[in-house]
Amino acid sequence: MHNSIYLLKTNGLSKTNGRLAILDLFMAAGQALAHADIEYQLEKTFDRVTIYRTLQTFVEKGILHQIPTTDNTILYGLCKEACQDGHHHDNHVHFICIKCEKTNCLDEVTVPVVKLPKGFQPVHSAMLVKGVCKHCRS
Amino acid sequence: MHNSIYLLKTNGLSKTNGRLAILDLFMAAGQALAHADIEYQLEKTFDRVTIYRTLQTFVEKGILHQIPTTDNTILYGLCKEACQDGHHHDNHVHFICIKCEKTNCLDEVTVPVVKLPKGFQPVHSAMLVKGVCKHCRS
DNA sequence: GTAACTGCAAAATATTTGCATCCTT
DNA sequence: AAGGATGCAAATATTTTGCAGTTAC
Repeated sequence: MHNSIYLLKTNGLSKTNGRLAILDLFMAAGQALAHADIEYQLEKTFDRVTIYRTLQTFVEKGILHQIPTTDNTILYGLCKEACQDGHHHDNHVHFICIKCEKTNCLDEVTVPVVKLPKGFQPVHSAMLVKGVCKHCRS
Repeated sequence: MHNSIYLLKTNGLSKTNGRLAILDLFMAAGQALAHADIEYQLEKTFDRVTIYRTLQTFVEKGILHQIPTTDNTILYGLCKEACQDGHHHDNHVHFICIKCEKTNCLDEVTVPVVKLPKGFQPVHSAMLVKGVCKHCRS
């Protein structure tokens, strides 16, 4: 896994405290985070607007990918090395635990290809699985 | 397909103009709608708050199901007959057209079962496919 | 030094809640 | 008549935009 500074440099982004703090949060969390989570964890260290803009920049650069949700928030997950400039390789399954409420990227589980009705041409697929994660089964 | 009045009655909901109008919109649309779409199409006939409350009620009763998105809105799709009280049978694939921006329920395409890592116990799955729909291929 | 980034203020948007009134059964 | 549904007002929360000051390189 690349470190934060390397990630910023290779994406032509300047190294700022805000960006480093946000990247470090994601690396430490090991799970998907929403804007609100980040704002909460950074405790006013950075402006809310900066967080919005940073997340947007990271998505554009392919450092983060967006994970669909049904509760009008956007979740962000750290992309693996293969991602770059808009062309995301986030075709893995996302797992949402109904107990701890955490969302994890199951990097090793690829989204299966489904057969679509005649005329529908797929470009990208996403898959969400809800259930109980391995940490909550005890 | 059941009609609006029947749907309300079997779910123990009183028959009101607002609910009928919203249900009819969904039946006529044949695609997923967001709160904003509904508000726009009903042109101030009903209060925005009523629309919020109606959508929530319909989801609870299993008349509508929520479709995850990556743009902090919630899309709602009409459930098929099998749905009832919270226990949704919306395990079909959702298709989002990148040209016309419409989201359709592909009722005939079932979400495939994926093999999860040890310890993860699935309860429900959702799948989203982005691409070009059959109406936009000409 | 220059371009990029940030914070603040403010605007625009979206969502929730309480309450009085009206409608459905 | 009674309970549920609606509309309105207001409180909250969320997101976007502009601009001036600051920082990274």
